[in-house]
Amino acid sequence: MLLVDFETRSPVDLKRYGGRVYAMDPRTEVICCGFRLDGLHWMFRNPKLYPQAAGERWPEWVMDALNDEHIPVSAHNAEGFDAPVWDYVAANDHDFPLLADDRWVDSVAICRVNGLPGKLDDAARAIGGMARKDHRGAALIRACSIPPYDETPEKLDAVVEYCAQDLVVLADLLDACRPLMDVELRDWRVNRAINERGVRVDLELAEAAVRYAEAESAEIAAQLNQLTNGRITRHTQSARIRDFVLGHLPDCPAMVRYKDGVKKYSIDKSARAELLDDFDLPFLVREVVELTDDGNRSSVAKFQKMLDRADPEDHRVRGAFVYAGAQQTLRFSARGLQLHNFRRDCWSPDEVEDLSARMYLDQPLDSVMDTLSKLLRPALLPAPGNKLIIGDWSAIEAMALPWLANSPGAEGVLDVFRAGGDVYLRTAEDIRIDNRQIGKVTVLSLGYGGALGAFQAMARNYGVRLEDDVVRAIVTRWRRVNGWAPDFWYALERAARRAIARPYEIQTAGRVRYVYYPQHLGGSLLCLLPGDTILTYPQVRIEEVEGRHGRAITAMKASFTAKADATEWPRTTLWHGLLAENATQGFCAWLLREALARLELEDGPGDVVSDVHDEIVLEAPAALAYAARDRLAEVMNTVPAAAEWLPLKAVPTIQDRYGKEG
DNA sequence: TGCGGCGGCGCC
DNA sequence: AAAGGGCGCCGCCGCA
Repeated sequence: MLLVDFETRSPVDLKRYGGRVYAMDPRTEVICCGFRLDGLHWMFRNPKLYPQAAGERWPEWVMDALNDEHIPVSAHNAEGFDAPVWDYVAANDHDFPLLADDRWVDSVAICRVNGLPGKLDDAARAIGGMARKDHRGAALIRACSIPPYDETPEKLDAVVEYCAQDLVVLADLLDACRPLMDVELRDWRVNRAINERGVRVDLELAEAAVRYAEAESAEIAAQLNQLTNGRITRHTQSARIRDFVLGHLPDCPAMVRYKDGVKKYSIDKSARAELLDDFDLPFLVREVVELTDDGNRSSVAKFQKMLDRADPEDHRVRGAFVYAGAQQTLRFSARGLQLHNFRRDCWSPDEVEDLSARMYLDQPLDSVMDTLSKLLRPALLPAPGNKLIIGDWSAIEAMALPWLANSPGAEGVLDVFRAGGDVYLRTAEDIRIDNRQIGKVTVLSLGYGGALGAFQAMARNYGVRLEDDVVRAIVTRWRRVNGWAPDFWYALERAARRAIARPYEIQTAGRVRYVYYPQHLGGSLLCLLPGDTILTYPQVRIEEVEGRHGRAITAMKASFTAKADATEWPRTTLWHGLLAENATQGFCAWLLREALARLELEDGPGDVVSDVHDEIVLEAPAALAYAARDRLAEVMNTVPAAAEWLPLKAVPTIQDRYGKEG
């Protein structure tokens, strides 16, 4: 692979606007670009900044590599940074040769499928000796890349050195990783195509929402300020609000939280709900808590993000999806505009037209922040003349878990799905509680080894309140009726332990397999799932863990960041519930990738514009909307060969805006 | 002023 | 048979 790394400068805020907007801005310039291949190294330097580089010829090995279509070109965050910089800046300003899109491979994707952190520094720290972070590097880049530019020759030479050093680090990192499998490269490209297409946002609505939110936020701040004599000046000051409430209600039980065995106080959503439920709550406290609650409902930042990230020409936000962003499951994650966590409860398209009309006329709104946050989803919409087609798989994880367990008891659950039954209702019957909502919370919270705590946490989100004793009884009954689930959890953990004890030998639990490679990334446990998915747990060990009986399996926790003075990367315990969950979500993520690949690579009406774990959104011209809907249904209801007998079900619908129905 | 830690939010 | 976990982003706050 030819490794590439750009250093650039621009007045555009890269973090805020993203690499694509950054690269397309005419003020963005290349400082230098490093190339590396098999130990050979060369640095392109912008002659405007490095006069001595004027007229310098490109080495033959670089030109040969660039002209050889069989040699992939890799950069760390190629998709989000180096590829757009190459296309929009370097090709124009410095005659860099045009590179076909399919030449790029992003080394971030390679890190992530290897279970490593995405950031270059972090990945290197995690697998290396945890050398301390070099803050001078970051400071140097800041000095030279953000106006006013430092242009001293010493600094510019230091940038070149820094760039070259990064390529050495990247080369070492890639040597330690396994490369992408063909199917992973395919899926990375599919995701890149979806990112390039983007999803359209209602910019006019977003602008109005930001305007209303700012006014409301200021109003809430003024009231808080007055009520508390200046002790609280914004609804976001959670520490000050917490202390204010504690001042009136010492040791308030609703606010008590335990973290790592340490008692703490919180003023989070559920604490506020419990406080407001108390009829005797002092009036002043009630006022403050209500104002905080109102303010926190907003998702103003997301509307601002839409304004920041959308292309002003076609109003589309691009580059929002991160391939294998979740290292432990290889699910997609999101960046910039967080499309994966928009509030579900939202207005219908008709209500949106009504509300937006009022907002454009500056008319007042009821419960402003709540109203605005319910406008978030519908702020995604198709281009004029198009429709959105939305499909989601119903209860896919509740189905995938028993399918992976592959036992007679688990088949019984799958038969409920096959018969078109409602697994939540069925579960409510099983635990002898006549309430579908409770059945749903049970299925969602207990499938991965969770018990009382997991149930109550989930119950809070669904407005279900039960006494602890009742929940304990539900847990016992559910586990007894669904004995296949505990059996599967413990089989997974036994298989993982066996695998670690016997390197290179594949161990099986249900449809899940584990194998341990002692030489790979400090000893890696691989989880092999149906359909060629490989989950990697690097630096796996069996060791004593605080607060736990016996020795447990532990591994690197890629999604955490090590503290500055840490001597080892943070770790996680691979207990049976986590193994079950990772396998299930990893398997479901594969089903999604297969569907996306079909939709993207096969001919047919409708283009993918968004996906959220169990949901796919297409955009299609109105005249083709029905055909696109049928196509989406066909793709989502056709099970890949490696998942035979899995009763997947989706009923896509046609919408004028993004919404909760799907 | 920039950072890192932490609390908080929301979804699957 | 104890234990929800998977994400990303925002804002505050203390520190350097």
